[in-house]
Amino acid sequence: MADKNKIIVICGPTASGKTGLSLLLAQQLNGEVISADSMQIYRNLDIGTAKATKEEQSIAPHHLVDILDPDEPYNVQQFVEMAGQAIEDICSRGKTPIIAGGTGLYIESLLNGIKFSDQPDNSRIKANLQQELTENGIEYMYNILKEIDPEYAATVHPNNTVRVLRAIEIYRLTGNTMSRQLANSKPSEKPYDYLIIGLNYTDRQKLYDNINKRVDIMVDDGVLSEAEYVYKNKETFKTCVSAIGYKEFFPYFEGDSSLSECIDKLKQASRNYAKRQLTWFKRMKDVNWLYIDKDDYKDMALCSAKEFLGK
RNA sequence: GCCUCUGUAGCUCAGUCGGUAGAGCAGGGGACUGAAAAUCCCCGUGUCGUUGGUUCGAUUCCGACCGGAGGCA
Repeated sequence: MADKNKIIVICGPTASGKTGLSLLLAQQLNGEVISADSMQIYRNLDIGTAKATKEEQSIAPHHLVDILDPDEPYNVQQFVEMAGQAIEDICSRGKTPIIAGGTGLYIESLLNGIKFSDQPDNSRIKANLQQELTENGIEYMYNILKEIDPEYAATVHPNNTVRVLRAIEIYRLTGNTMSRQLANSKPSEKPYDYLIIGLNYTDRQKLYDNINKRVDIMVDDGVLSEAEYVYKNKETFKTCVSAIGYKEFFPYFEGDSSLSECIDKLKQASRNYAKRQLTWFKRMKDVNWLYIDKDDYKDMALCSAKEFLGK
């Protein structure tokens, strides 16, 4: 059996320096960057998604950035597939794949080699579920789930509309229950040999300060025009309307809030998001945490990466 | 100077017809398999502005004082 491909993963909350580190490692280790980010995939959304700039991207090839228009859907399945192909491609050219991003679900699914089977069109079923929900309420929907998949229902909170509906959707779409899918989708062996570097601050407040500062910079750089672009197309930009950095300005465009109120809201949302990301990555096993306000983290990262690659 | 309102959790405010108090937000922790930057769960003791008085008992009633807002001069 052939050796697994080696990949380096950089994860961490927003504004923790993932982009900078990915560039350094790519430069030093003959690597190419693969973005594990659900929003940087979109063209024309640059400032709000904190994408690496064109100059930064010229330092090393970047994958899964700017490959979709904002009105195109994107999901984990596509990510796992495309990232898998990119890894193959990069490795076949003798280079090192560096996965950098903050979307926990994407990274974990990739590392575990989760298999998402092809799924027929679900828009009709989704719409029906939505209607059933508004007519009967979430408790009713949860009871449906309890009947078709009591095992999974026990792990989902009845208030979590998204999960309850999705589990019913899967059943109606494929005839398979969610618990069955969970059991079948995970291969016995992980597909890659990986090193995970997690970036964080020892002092939470410093993270938050940095986030606040970065939002101010985004505003100076003109997020507002990107936000307006998303706002005007919110009906068709299904995935990226939910991006942090745009929807917070909608009340301003509606005339319901002042600009500074929206900016504060954006900072708040970004801080809350960072905390959720940390919860996710803290749970992941095998993360080598580096503290950017304490460690000489760049050298340490480079060092462990070299060791991992056997260089 | 006088009058009225107001001072309760980090913030915005409820509330206690007198038995020491609770929401939202913030903050902390957690979950996470197809829109995940989404969605959801758990966590609330704080000199109830200070100080006297009435009372078995005051954050609650009364007085004074100190902040804040407004009105009349």
